[in-house]
Amino acid sequence: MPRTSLRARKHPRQARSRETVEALLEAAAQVFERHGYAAGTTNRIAERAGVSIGSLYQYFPNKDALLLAIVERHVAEGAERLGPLLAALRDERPPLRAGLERIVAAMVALHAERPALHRVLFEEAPRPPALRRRLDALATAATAAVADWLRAVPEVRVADPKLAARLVVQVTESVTHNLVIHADPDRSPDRWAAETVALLEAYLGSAASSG
Amino acid sequence: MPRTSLRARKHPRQARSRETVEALLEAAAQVFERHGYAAGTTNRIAERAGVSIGSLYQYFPNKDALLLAIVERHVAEGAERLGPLLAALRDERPPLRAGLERIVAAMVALHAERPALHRVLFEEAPRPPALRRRLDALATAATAAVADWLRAVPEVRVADPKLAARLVVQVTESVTHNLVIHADPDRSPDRWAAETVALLEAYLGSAASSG
DNA sequence: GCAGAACGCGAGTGATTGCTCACAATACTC
DNA sequence: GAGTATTGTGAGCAATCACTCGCGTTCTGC
Repeated sequence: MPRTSLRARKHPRQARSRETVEALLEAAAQVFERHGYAAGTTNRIAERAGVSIGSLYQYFPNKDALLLAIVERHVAEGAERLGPLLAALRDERPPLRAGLERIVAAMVALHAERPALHRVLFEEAPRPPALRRRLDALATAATAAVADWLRAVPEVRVADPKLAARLVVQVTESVTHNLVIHADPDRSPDRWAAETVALLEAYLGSAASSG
Repeated sequence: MPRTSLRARKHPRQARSRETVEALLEAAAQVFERHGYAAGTTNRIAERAGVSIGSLYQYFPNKDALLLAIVERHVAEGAERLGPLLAALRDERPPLRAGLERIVAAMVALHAERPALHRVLFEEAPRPPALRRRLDALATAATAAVADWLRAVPEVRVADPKLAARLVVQVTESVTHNLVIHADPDRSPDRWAAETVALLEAYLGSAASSG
């Protein structure tokens, strides 16, 4: 651990350096994707970006900063993708099955983007507290939106919408996560998605929830 | 990556060396638990075990072998714990809710054992192919047992018991995993377990499964 | 066209890591 | 208690990694 903290080092002003930073971010994503976090060395990243190692350290104070930048971008993209869905749940109040289908589809799309990178980012790499807060906020927002929607849909009969919403988010997240990362050779992703919708629909439509 | 492969180096014959190996395994578990895989250095492990670094390398050819030994032991313990459950499902054919409660309880117990170690082993550390096969075999056995049970329980009305079994295993696994590792401050583990049972019960008891 | 800022370079540094090896201590065999 | 196999030791090696620094190149404003 040669360095303790710090966020950004130098701000790219010219177009040239903005391209360098861009190349570094993409290279870092690719290298982490291919080699994992620990084996994704800064020298390798610089090399892959076609940039000197010195230039890397002009814009990122250390390896973790590079990781953080990638995750932040990844999460921002996720939030951007999820935004319309959450808005639709709030404004359109779609019926149960239709809403679930959209949630699951959005989650699958989210995970299918760059599965290997996603795995490294969310399973293997260290997560600084700042990042943790960022992710928690996103998850909380999603859960709240789903809970509101559940409360407004008449078919839903669970006793505790907030808990149910957490379960919905959690289950879709982990099922699609595993679906994408350890693909099932026997059954198509669509089949899995459909069954997940069926599972959630059965649960939410039942009154079995222990109060 | 200073070494390529190899499994075991020397077999402990005297009681003395068996104790050394034991100490090394426990020390490795503790160190990986506390520092993660990458920062869990072999020197630190040897030190914690109260053993020279040379002795470590007499019984384990490299760092990964040490990891593998730990995981294998962890998985074996898991299989041992899961065995009675699977046998009970096969022989007693408990009714839906009772069976689900036992499955979820077993899974929670399995994860609660050493959560930090579990996380490092299953999320962070590299997984050699041999290990992957071992885990797949365990999951397959569990899924098959659950599927057989589902077929025999009259309340279950899903169209595809094997797919349903996979979902059951998958959902209980991931929910309990997250439950133990990222604990929910608002709700008790029991509450989560109960709700998971409710979710699975609603799903399995419904005919909503898309054929 | 020039001064200064921004940018880019990459050999090199210090620290750390996985791991070896020459040797010493202990346990069994007779 | 001699002889041998087993076990234990730890200084140190070779490799690697994150990161620095001195210097050359390109851009911008005037």
